[in-house]
Amino acid sequence: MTVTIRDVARASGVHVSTVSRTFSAPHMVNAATRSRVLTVAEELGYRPNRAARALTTGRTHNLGLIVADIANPFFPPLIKAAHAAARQRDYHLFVADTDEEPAAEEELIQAFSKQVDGVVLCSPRSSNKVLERLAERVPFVVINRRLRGAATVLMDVGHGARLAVEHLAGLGHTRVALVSGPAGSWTSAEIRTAAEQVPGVELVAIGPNAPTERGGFAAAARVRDLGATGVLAYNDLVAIGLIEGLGDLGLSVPEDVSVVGIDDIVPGRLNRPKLTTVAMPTAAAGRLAVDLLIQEVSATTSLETRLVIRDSTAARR
Amino acid sequence: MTVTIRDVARASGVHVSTVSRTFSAPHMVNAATRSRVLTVAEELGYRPNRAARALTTGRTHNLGLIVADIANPFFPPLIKAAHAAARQRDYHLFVADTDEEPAAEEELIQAFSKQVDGVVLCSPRSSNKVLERLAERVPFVVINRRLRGAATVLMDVGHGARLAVEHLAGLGHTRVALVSGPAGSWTSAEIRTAAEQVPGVELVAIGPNAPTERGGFAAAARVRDLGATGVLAYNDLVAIGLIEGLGDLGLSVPEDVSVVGIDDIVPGRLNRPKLTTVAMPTAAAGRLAVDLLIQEVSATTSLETRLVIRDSTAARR
DNA sequence: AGGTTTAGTGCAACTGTTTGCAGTCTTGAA
DNA sequence: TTCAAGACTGCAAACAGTTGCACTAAACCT
Repeated sequence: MTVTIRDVARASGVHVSTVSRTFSAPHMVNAATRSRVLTVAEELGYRPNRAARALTTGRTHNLGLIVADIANPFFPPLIKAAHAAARQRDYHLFVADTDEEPAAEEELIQAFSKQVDGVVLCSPRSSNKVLERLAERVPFVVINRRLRGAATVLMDVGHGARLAVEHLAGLGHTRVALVSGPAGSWTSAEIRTAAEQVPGVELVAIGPNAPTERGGFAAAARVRDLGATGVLAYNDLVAIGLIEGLGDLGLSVPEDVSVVGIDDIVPGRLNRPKLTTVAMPTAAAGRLAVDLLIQEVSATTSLETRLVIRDSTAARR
Repeated sequence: MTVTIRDVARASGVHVSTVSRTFSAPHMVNAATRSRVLTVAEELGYRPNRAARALTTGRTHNLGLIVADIANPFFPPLIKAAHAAARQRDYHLFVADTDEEPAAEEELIQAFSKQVDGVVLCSPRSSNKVLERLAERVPFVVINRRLRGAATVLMDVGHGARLAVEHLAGLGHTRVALVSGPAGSWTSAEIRTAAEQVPGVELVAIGPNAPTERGGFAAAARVRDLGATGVLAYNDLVAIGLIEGLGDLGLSVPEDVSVVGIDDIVPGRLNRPKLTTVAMPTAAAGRLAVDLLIQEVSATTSLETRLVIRDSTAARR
């Protein structure tokens, strides 16, 4: 049925170990034999069985990637980049979705453990304790969370938030609202402390809010009541919802109020007005995470963010 | 290091085969032994090694999913649903991205072949010949393409297109433009033939166009020149681009022209105006595809589409 | 010429699990 | 009491590769 290393060995008159070596350690076999084996293998349509190989070597050449929600526009670019990086080094990528449930993380990592050489975890919700225990079973790298002992890649939201507020200040907005995210969010705190450091603007925080379009929509009234002319939103979805909410209240963006989002997801680029936003280097993060994993380096990296100025911000009238 | 079936056997005083059976054929082992083995396994943190299991059984409990572009908003909901369906039956999912290159499809399927029990292929671009050859190596199911011999799940775009044009007709639009997709696209042809069957509307096709926002943007001038007051776009991205293009020409949607998209991607739901569109059952397709794969049934299914009426269509003035 | 290195290959054990076959021990029936 | 039938369990051979070790032959030194 399926053609194995033994078939190739028989057909090319050498021992299986030689065939094995022509694939996994070509320099150890004579050039002539090697090419003979190779052509025979080609003819027979032989491909080494990775599972069998994994059994002896202990390396599967597979990686796992766990995110909270595949369908959240924030993740696909990250997944895509991770996949590309993996492919480039001949790794395959399992992708899994926790559906925002912390328990699923543990379950998935456990399930992956024997089947992958490592897993990249995006913004995990599990406790440090759980994660540290899990780290003993599988190597992993975490994205967007500080975790002692594990390789980490962070995106410097703080810096981006600062740039955003400075941008608003530069446009003459002295009273800016911070439409923050869910209570206890690490990112939300990060944004706030950075934003507060910009001189010359009076920052008022609104929240906690759901990190969704609805959350932003609901915050519109408060923004108006506060009389803010500039807004930094927790993320692009919130910003989009907010813009809609403001519209319903008769305020238009950017004429009456300037709003900047965070993330730079596709819908923000397509929306009208096109969203000014802090671009998160999601692709770079995905790529880097798998590179770290494959090379087994345990570093903690902080990726730069940048401000993308589009149509949702303008000078104060 | 890693705890194997032998460790569990030793620790619970039975032979490995008994341990094996308590996991893969529990009814064959005495209840008392079973529970003893189970608790020992639990204590030791044993999890069966799937790769090793695959070696003897020939079933990996892994599935592959190949799409053209993970970051295209059309796919994530499909991937998410496929993943959920797979998890539910204790399968893991490899996700791969061809980056729109047909050659990558073949390469990926080959690479997957020994490692999965089947693969689901979304709108493959490879030739029938290639696909038929590949089908001998791995079972697969195709989404959005007719392929003799392979299990297939289709989404009935034709019906959706028809509903869309009828909707426009009902709003009084008698001259509707069809902003079509790339040359040779199966979907594009499908849409056209269905749309043409609606009585009472004069249909003019514009195209071929790139299936992107830019493609739609570029088509705006022709739509205006043709004097169409209703438009059916190849997909939501095209629709969004078109709306923007029309705006630049001084035409607003839906006041001056009504436009309906196809797909129902997230950005369309968030955009202003919110897009009226033909919803493609991508989640259902993903779920169904993996179910078919796991149950090894070779059927061809056609999923219903429906029209979602939002704010980008209105009665003709 | 004799000894030593080196390149290339074969041998066989090993990876962790499944499974057909055979053996043991009960249990129930005749 | 004897036998057959079950119910469990053990044995050992797969599955498809990898790899340390041993071996042969040729090439290199002195």
